[in-house]
Amino acid sequence: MGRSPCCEKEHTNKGAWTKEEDERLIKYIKQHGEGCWRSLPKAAGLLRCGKSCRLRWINYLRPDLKRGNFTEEEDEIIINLHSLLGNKWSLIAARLPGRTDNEIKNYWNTHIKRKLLSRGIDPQTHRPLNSSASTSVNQQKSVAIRPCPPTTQILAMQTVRNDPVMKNTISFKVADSSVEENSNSSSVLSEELTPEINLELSIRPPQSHGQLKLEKQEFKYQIFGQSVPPVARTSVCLCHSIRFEKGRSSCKCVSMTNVKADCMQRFYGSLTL
DNA sequence: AACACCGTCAACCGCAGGTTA
DNA sequence: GTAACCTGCGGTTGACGGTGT
Repeated sequence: MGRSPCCEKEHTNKGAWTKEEDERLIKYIKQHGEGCWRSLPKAAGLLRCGKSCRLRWINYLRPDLKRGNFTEEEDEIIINLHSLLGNKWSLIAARLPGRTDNEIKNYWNTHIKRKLLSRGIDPQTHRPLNSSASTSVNQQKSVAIRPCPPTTQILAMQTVRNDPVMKNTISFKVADSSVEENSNSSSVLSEELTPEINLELSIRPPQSHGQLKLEKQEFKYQIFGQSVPPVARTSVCLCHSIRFEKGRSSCKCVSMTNVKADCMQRFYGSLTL
């Protein structure tokens, strides 16, 4: 039954990391790569639990971390994403290369909250502090997230091939068809939800594979740039894979090439505040 | 100089969902 | 099928440094 305990807590160090511990961890990960946090401390000769090692690496030692103050542009991205996602720091961090969820969370609590309050905006609801109902049309457009309408459908599905960063990413644009019927002009739902940021869901194969190959059995999924575990193509359930559905049974998608609009619908619907 | 207060942020804790024996 | 473990996430804590009195 089960497995052996991950670490003996009574024999592990706690608190601030020493320079020697950092060096050991860096050296080990450079040699063996990330992952297998359970066995890492022992293998690296560290008296820490795997969880502590992972946190230290991800939040502080990783070489691709950006140091220094947040820019004004990053501030605005964080505010916009927070208005959409709430306290989903890992998703927000995925949109800010070199920043960690912990860093953004701290920055939000120490700086941005105050910044929004000074603008007269409630940092939790992103609505004006003095009135919950009398927001202007423009303000509402930028912050209010509505339930996904039942008329939502995939407007376009596109594979990016030229952009070195987004290479081999499949992007979906989702639209509310009722808007088209009523106003005679198609409206992209992501733009309706938040005009300032790109709210596209993307799916792409692992970076190491040069080309998108539909015959490959496993694909990695990304939402806002964050990877989710690879799943077999034959059993793809988009909502399940991106963790919006608990079970595969509720999904109607049968393969990656047959992603159904209702899954996209649920994805957008799940963003409702 | 000494103390109190405040802001910052690294690190810990507990939980949820997924995985494995 | 089930229990126990693993991983990642968000909330919270506490050490530390800066500033005001």
